[in-house]
Amino acid sequence: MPDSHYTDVRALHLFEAMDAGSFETLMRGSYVQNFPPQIELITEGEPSDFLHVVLSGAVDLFASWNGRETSMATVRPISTFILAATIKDAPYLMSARTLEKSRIALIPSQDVRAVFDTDNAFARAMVTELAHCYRSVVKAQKDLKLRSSLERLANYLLRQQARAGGAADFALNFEKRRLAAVLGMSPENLSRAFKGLKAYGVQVDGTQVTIRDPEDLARLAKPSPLIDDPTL
Amino acid sequence: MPDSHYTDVRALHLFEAMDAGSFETLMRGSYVQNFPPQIELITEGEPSDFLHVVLSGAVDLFASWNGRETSMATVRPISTFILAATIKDAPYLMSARTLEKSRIALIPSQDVRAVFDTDNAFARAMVTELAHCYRSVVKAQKDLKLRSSLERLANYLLRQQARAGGAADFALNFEKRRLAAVLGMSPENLSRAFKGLKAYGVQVDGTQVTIRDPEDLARLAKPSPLIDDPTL
DNA sequence: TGGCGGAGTTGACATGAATCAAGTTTCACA
DNA sequence: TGTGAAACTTGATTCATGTCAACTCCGCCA
Repeated sequence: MPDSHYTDVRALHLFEAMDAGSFETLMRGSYVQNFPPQIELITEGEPSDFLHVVLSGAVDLFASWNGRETSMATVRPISTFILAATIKDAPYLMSARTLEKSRIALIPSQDVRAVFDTDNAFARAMVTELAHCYRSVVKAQKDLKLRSSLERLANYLLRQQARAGGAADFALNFEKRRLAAVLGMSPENLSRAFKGLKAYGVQVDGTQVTIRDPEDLARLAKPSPLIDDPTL
Repeated sequence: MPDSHYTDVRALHLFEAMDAGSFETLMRGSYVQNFPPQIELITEGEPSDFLHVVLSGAVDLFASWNGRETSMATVRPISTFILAATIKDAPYLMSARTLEKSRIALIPSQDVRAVFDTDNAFARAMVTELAHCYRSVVKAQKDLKLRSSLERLANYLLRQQARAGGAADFALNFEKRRLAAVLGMSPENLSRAFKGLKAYGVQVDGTQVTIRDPEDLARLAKPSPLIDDPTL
């Protein structure tokens, strides 16, 4: 990994408090790579050789069984994934693929485990990171199990709007079939869901979305910080 | 907490490597309590005052939104729950209730955070525990999203059989309506699912289950270690 | 011992969402 | 600027599950 990337990675919460020597050890064996969209980065069941860090772009974590497949979570910068598998030295439970063009740091798992054993600050940062991952999955599961597809879309749009700075109109950052997968529904159903949201003042033109009356949409969406607040 | 409980708690992986003084600090403020079935221990949204440890019995983690409720995971001895909320000092994302008569240790969250800051062995143990919790939720989510209710029941029975030592017949440890909630289906549907499993050699008499031909049942259930192995 | 009540079952029906099969629009590229 | 492929939409149908209501079974105890 060229030195220019060191500072980017070092800025991540997971790495910022750790000892300089430990950090150097991790970086020596690691590298950063750019991936195009739709590349499968890891496959469930395989041993966890690398800790992955999404520096930019987005990664979809998904799982398969008996010929079926489902999206589990979306990882956005800047965070790690498969940290749990790495630290337990256990096989991946999920597969991962890039949703967009993404820049990803790969750090050998054995180095991570070695540094974890010696660097206390790193061990502590890892707790915070794992707790965050855990809570993200829980929130995603609540979104999925408690809401209908229409409600999931409504809340997704409100979250996107907030992320985009609160403007009445903003762009979807996925193509629609991808968004459907992320929201756990078929593309056909997403189409119908968008149509259903017209009644709540949502206009869609390609990837451009306009929310006429956020209050109205929120009455349907009923957003809850315990599901929708990414900082919690 | 009477001294007699100290050894039980100390035996847990999370607490076994930590400094004796730190352990003493945690135990001083904590207590063990027996709860009858169906008691709500914590409610989502509340601040995380205590780290809970299930010593015996079983606890259901569930979540609600907009009048709906869903079971998220079942916690069995010996493990903790809401560790992530405790360490982040963030509100609970899930509620918890006892499924059976349960013995639960309650450790003040602020003590846990204080000891976490000073005891390196404890911080490391916490990483393992959190990684385990994370992977448990992921497995539960896979079970739920990828399998039909019939398949979930079939796999549940095979897991129970393994837990009971592999004998052809064993007892369900829940009453059926409770089992239905755990498996994420209505009691009516569970009834139908059991009937559907007759064709695969499953006999049910009250809470007593007999699996005539595990091979046959496994052909339907298609158990996968990446979902069903509790040690992974 | 009769009858009350709760768990469990069963059948009829409603609903949400996936699937299938056409269409239609969009857009890159010749 | 035309054309083909891919993305998207739409309608019809199917499937899994939940819901509602009736009914059985069984134990308990007045």
